[in-house]
Amino acid sequence: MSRTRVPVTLEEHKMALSCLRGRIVLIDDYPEILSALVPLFEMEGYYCESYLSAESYLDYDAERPLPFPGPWCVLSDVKLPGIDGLELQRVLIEKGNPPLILMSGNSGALEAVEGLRKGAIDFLIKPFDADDLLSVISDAMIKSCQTQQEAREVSNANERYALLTTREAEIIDRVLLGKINREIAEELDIALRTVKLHRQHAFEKLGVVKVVELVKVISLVKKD
Amino acid sequence: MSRTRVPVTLEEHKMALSCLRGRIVLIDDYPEILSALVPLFEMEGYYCESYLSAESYLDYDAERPLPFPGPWCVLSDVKLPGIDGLELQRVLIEKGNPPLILMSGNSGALEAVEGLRKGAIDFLIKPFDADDLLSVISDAMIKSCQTQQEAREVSNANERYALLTTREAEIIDRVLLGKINREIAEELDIALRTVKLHRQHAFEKLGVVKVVELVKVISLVKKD
DNA sequence: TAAACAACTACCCCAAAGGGCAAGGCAACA
DNA sequence: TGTTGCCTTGCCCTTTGGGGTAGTTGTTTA
Repeated sequence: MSRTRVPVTLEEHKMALSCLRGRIVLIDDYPEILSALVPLFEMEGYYCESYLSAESYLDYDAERPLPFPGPWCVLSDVKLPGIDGLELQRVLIEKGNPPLILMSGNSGALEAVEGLRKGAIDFLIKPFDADDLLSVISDAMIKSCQTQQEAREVSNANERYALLTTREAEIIDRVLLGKINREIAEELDIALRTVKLHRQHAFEKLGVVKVVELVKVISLVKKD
Repeated sequence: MSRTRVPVTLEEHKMALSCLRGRIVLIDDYPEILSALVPLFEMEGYYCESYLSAESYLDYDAERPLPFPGPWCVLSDVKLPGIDGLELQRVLIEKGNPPLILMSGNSGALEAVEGLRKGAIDFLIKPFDADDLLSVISDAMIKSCQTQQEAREVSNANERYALLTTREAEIIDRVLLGKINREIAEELDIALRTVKLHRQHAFEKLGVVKVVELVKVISLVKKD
């Protein structure tokens, strides 16, 4: 094993650390809000991007090569010129559904209900407390981590499952129903040895050794 | 098997049918609301109780012998004299957390946010459409059925799990980690035969035959 | 004090799982 | 036409699971 030491600037190092803590996409059409919140978030160790409109964020996001790899969330005002917070929510749900925190100046109950019903983490009503905000952000980051972790596991399981041939899938489906090899052989009208072989291949492809592990992997596949 | 035919009145039969469709506990301090909604719900085949205050419902509920066995939900106004909708929500969460739908005349964004954050199914803003209301009610009943079904399964699994002796639980824990009997025997420094015996007893008590079934039962126990 | 229960063990049995080795049939593809 | 992948099988072997019978020890309870 060789460790290569890549030279980095202090700036790059700081940014890497911030990304580790989490990235906040902040959208508000009031410049004062941005200039008040960005330093707050950066002080807390987050990496924060700010936008004056949902469009400017979405445009920037569209031309980006890869999705952000660490925990992140979007904090957006509901009332925005052009695409508003609720429309933004619809777009975000399409593309990965990152944790979204909505905020609003005037108490718009209808917007709040719609936003929360569609899965927003929270709906903050201005003016709000900085500590409350940070606490909500923290929750969002935790949720983001969990979601990403789970997404990785699910896609891993799906990739492995996709490697199975039709016959192999047929056989492990029956294994999961608690059937024993002999029963499966009779059901499919094939030799016991054949069942064992498919089962063995399927286990190898799925990267499992025991039935318990099999159940866990397949439970990830069969639930999206 | 003998079927006994119990004589019932037409009224009782109708009520039984309504209970099957679902029970709605309606709370609003405006009598006009109650007299408008109760017939609507009954027309739809629900069994509907109405109250002018949260207290009167909670009092009535306290002296009742058994919780309602079928699907049900609570539909309550937020602004009530005495105990308001949000306080009622706190109480309900304590006692079984049935599906709760909140409604409000004035657009109180703060209440809406708090209610939804604490798990209310929906927050309706008056005036609302009858069809919307019925659709939400229907969702709530579905959720109630699912919750009750799951609660039954979980409590069943817990009862069975509670029957296990310490040793038996130790052994099935290790079985769930994918360990084989020989490994478990070495770990606990007991004879292989003893492991088999405990395993056998545990399987009998849990009502399972295969490892796959074991995983399902225990997943219900280990997640509350 | 006897009974019930939990935990433990040895000896012995059979069924099932797991897998190595060798090999045939069939379809797609280069 | 040869290669490759998938599905198939038989023979034979070891390990593991599951369990019957019979017995010991210690603790709790009626």
